[in-house]
Amino acid sequence: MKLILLSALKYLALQGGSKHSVHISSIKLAKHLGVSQQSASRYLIELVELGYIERRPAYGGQIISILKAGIETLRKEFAEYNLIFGTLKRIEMKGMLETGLGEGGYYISKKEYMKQFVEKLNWRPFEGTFNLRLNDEQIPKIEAMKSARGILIEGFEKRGRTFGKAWIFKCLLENGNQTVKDCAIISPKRTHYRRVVEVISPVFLREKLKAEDGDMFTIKVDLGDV
Amino acid sequence: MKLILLSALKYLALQGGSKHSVHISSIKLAKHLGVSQQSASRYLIELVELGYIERRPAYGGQIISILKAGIETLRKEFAEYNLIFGTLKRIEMKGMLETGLGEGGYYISKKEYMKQFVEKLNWRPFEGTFNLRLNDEQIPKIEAMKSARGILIEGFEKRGRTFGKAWIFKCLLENGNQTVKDCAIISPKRTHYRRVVEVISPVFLREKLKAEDGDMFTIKVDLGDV
DNA sequence: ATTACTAAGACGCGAGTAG
DNA sequence: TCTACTCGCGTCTTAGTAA
Repeated sequence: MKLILLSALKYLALQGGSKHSVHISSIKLAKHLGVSQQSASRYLIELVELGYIERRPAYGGQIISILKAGIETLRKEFAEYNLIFGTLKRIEMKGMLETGLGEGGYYISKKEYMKQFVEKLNWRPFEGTFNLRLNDEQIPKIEAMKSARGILIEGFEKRGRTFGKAWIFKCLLENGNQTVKDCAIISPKRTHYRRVVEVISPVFLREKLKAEDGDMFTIKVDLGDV
Repeated sequence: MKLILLSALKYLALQGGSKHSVHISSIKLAKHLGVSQQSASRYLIELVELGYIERRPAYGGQIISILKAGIETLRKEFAEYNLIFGTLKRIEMKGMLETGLGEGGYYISKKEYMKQFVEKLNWRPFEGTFNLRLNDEQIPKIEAMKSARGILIEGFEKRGRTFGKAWIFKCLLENGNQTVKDCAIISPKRTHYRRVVEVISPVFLREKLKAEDGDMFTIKVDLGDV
């Protein structure tokens, strides 16, 4: 879809077109978009062809309604801006199970961290992480998650060594027919995204889900009320 | 600003560019936007020239940060989608005072309506409306307000005549140095926008604000938590 | 007033390529 | 590899105009 068509559609929606039909002329639309009347007219024709709007002639213009497909297009755009500005409460990501030795495993092996997990999650993590590799299209979601307030796991010092802090995010894990409720993503650092998220849970997920490397899973992250 | 530049900027933001610098190559950007590497390279140059991003070369690409102006551009876009999808809690509109005989005046002259105003607003409206004419750019805001949950004023029947329902929206009225807290917009119908909003208040606003036709005022509408 | 067709023209795109 | 220049080509735009 051409970008200018999205702009035209957005203008129609701003005039109230997403709720009721609006009376608009191609000249008015043209003026708003900064193009000629002829172009605006063409855009409306193209939007009809795409099934995004419906219209009928009217005195001094035309009556336009935005159709379902048009609303969905706008909503998709809106969802992206919500990711950018961190206004989402729930994020869904798809990833592929892989065997990995992420930093997450390091956390659950230290009792100072483990104590905090039990306190803050109300369950004791199984000693092993369930690692999901996300593809590049999920990066915006990872970014949105990382910039949200997770649960802070404090760092500590021991024998002169510093152990850094981490954040955890409560989530659900799904693979079509099964759902595991008590899960959490553990994320060592605020910055630097990685394409792998590490999931912890009170149970041995690989066994419970009969999962193998390469299987796809959906994680639904609860970001609270930001 | 060209639309494709906004798309490029949005992509950078989705990669986390609104929070920290991101490592991106023109090829990666090109692939995402569905254009050639040359075009993507040109977009980045143009975004720098516009003061929207800042960048420095890096191995295998470049490190890009989105600047304040870039964030503001994205935020403006986001605000428009918020208007479309009715996710705003507060709407600010500017309008010019005019003498008018809107339908609002009709409402405050009927005791059946007046009774409801007193009950639902906790104050008794002055018998007269303060009419502000908004320009066309404010239409999206009026639309957003009308689709929000206002306070319902029930209609009634009397001597065989039907008196329709209306909605009121609590608001503030401002003109630079003065603010009136207890105000409300009265809107006779759900559909059909009008460019004039009618404000009611317990006091005689024209007198209190020493206002004359043509003066500009800002109304801040509280839409509750939708 | 409008909408929208045709034709000519502008402007942006990508191929080729250098650094 | 990467970025980014020049230039020929094509697409989308606008002017003119009919309905």
